Amino acid sequence: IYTFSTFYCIDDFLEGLGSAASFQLPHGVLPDPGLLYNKTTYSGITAASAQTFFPFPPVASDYRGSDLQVGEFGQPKHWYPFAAPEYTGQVPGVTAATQPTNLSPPIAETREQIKLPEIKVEKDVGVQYSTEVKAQQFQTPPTSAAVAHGVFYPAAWNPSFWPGITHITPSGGSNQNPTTVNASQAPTDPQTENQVSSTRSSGSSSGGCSDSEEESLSTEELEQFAKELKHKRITLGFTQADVGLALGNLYGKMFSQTTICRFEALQLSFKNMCKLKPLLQRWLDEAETSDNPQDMYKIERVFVDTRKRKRRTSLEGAVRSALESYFIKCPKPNTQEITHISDDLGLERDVVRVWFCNRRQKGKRLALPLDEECDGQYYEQSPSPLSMAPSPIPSQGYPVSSYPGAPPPAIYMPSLHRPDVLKQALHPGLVSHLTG
DNA sequence: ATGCATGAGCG
DNA sequence: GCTCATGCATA
Repeated sequence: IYTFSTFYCIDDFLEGLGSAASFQLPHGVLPDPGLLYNKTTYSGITAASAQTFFPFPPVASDYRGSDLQVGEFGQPKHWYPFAAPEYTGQVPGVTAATQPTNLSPPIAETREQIKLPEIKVEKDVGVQYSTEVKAQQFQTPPTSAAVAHGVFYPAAWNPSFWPGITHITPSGGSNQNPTTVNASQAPTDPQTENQVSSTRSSGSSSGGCSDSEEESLSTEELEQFAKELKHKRITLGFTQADVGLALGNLYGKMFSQTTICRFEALQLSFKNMCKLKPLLQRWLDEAETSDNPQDMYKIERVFVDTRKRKRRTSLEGAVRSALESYFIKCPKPNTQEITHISDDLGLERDVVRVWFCNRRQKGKRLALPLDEECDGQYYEQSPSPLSMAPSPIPSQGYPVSSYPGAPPPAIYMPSLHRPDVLKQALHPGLVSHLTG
């Protein structure tokens, strides 16, 4: 099922090339939980069409150009220094150095309506990128004290994506008042502390969040901002990848399309959201006020990391279902249990282990659509699947509201966590009937 | 948009 | 070996 690639590229745009076969069967017995979650939806643009690629010459390792305080974003990450001129591999979809069409995102005429940016080319460029190096100047971010401007949000936004968020006004259609975005008016609940700890240095300015206005963000604020960001980004004609790269240019730490995507979709942990918000806020301010927003995209960089990376394992549907079943019964299998599962499913132990890690992580940040009979709380370490006693574990989740009538903390686990089911957690038979 | 993977930090 | 932040690779 899996193979190992020789190298991997670090950039988003060096993608889609592997073309090594990976098979994905339809989902089996149990639906992928992801399908159950509410997803943010907006119409009109497809993920693929929104991808953009730029000719980015390599960037120097001291990419951070200003003394701008961005919390821990200051330190160069070890994977950046690789300015490998050679990347191995396939570069089909990679964008050419000469991005033919609209390298500079079009500024939309109006902000009232999302104007689909001219679709940027992604795959039709057969050109190889060139490692042309351009002396790039970093723009020092103006200490913009911007405030959110009135915006209009797509109606399809679905707030219930967030655990514990129950108070949010269904953003659909109604006009929330975006003008108050930055004011943390709603003291909201004493957010499940420690989650925000690192980000908010109560009052002081030198926190991880730097100067910005973030200190204690409410979930509404984050949600609101995420919407605003997405809307404006699209309106301005930028892709998620653009934003991620721009952050690197402007503030020294770049992010992937994935991260921006997750931010917009509120799929990051609360703490993580709080951490990224100031940066994105600045970018947004910058993008909106700049006369030449494109300037933020004279980006550079094409690194290639020469380290090897295990090729992504593609689990087939039946196997996934089986794992899901195991997970339901025992979200946190111990070593022995992992071994058992891996044997049973014929997977590498590490694959299984990582799968569970990811599954748990996913579960923590995503929520079930609603209080889907969430009798079970969160899982906790179980010495044995039999002793698994569900109990809430605050962690990556969002602050749980405590107002009266608030639904239980969101969980994602399907309803099957009854102890009696656990007994067969490690029964090979279980899978056999799943896998046929 | 999301599944699997990596790596820092931690206990 | 876990959590958490993050991202490559791919659906």
